[in-house]
Amino acid sequence: MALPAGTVVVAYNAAISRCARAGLYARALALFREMRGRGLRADEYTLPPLLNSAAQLRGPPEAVAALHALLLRAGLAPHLHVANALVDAYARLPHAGAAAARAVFDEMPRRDVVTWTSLLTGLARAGAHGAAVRAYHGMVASGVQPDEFAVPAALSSCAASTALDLGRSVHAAAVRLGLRPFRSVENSLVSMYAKTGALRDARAVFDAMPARCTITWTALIVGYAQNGRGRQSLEVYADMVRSGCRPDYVTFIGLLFACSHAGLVDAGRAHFRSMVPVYGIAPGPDHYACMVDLLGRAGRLDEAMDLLNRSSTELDATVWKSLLGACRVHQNAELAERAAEMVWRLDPADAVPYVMLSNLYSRARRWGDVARIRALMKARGVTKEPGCSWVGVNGITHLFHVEDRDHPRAAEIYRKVEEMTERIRVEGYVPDTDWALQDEVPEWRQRGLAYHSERLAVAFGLLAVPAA
DNA sequence: CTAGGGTTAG
Repeated sequence: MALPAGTVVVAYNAAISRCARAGLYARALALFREMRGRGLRADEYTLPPLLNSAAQLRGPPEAVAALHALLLRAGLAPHLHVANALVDAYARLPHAGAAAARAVFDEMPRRDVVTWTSLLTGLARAGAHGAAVRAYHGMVASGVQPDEFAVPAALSSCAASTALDLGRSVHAAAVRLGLRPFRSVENSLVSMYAKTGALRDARAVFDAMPARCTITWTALIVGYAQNGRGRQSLEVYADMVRSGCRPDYVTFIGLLFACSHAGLVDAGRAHFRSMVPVYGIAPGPDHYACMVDLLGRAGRLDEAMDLLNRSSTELDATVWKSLLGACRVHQNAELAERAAEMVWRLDPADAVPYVMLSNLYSRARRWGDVARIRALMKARGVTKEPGCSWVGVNGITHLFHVEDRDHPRAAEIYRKVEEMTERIRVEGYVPDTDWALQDEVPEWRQRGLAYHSERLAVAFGLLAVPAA
């Protein structure tokens, strides 16, 4: 006796959904292939977990595009759940993902809070935090009410772009909408205030919370650390443990980062060593990178190398870049070359090792090596996009590159930089020209530092913001 | 049986 096809489809849908939820993405997609092999058609319940699996599998982007084509053929696009899952799936793909998500989003006749949140997080993932905040406002303008998912997503982008004023307005809206009691909203407020430097506000939200979770404590620990208050981070961590809240993988990243910035080598070592025996958390590459940074700043390169040699996890490029940074500071060319080699093995297109090595050799006045590294970089076709700095004044972001004269007030800005440079010179500042990149003529080197993008941004900030 | 979020150094 054969079961009705509809019953079998429901059974497949349930199985695919369970696999997707459990993170068994390949299994979910395999079930779909099996389903089609039996001549069964996917419906509006099949597609969302499938799209999710295809996106999270980190496989070829064509997998999502293929499902997109399939759902169009099957006439499933009008289902809001399906279209939302499609926007989210595209938004999770690296590179052109956010643009593809936007294209699907633009075509949708009806959008709800999930659609908008999917677009918003996709933009945030692509680093387009300004566009993400604009998407939040677009949602509000179109009459869709933000909820306890949309508000944290928006606040996260406010935090990432250090847009404190925008963050405050989202905070006010969240209160109006009655979303304050949600833990997710409170957590994102703590993080947003801490990241934008409003530590008192972060603490006020934190203190007013009736209950806190690991994310709450972690947000505050990271917040203090990022504002140069490493010791306060450690105090918060102690309170966290006392309160009975268990730290997780992310908490330890924040904690070790705090130790690193505060130069608390012993505390950092002790916390790192407590991870496995006390909390059963195996240190990942992220923790090793923090430890290398911590030990490297203290000049303990051998100990850092030792730690890496004894590590049991797979180390990634960030770990070796941390070591490279420490080698640059402490002028250890031999170890730096080995670390650079490791980075290249993991990511041949990464420009960081070239810049680091070039800096290191130029400080050591080893011009031959500087030239060799530069030539190597050129031969391998690796390019480094120039760094930039920005400053927000009255809601407008002013962006600067090295020796940038594009700004309408460039003349004034340069005069301000001269004035600043003169004032710090009087205070005893000596420019460290050895750090500048080396394919420039020596007399340019000092200028590259003098009109560094950060100096231009600071100078403009001083000009544009009236003294308090 | 279906879709989105909040904590992650350099």
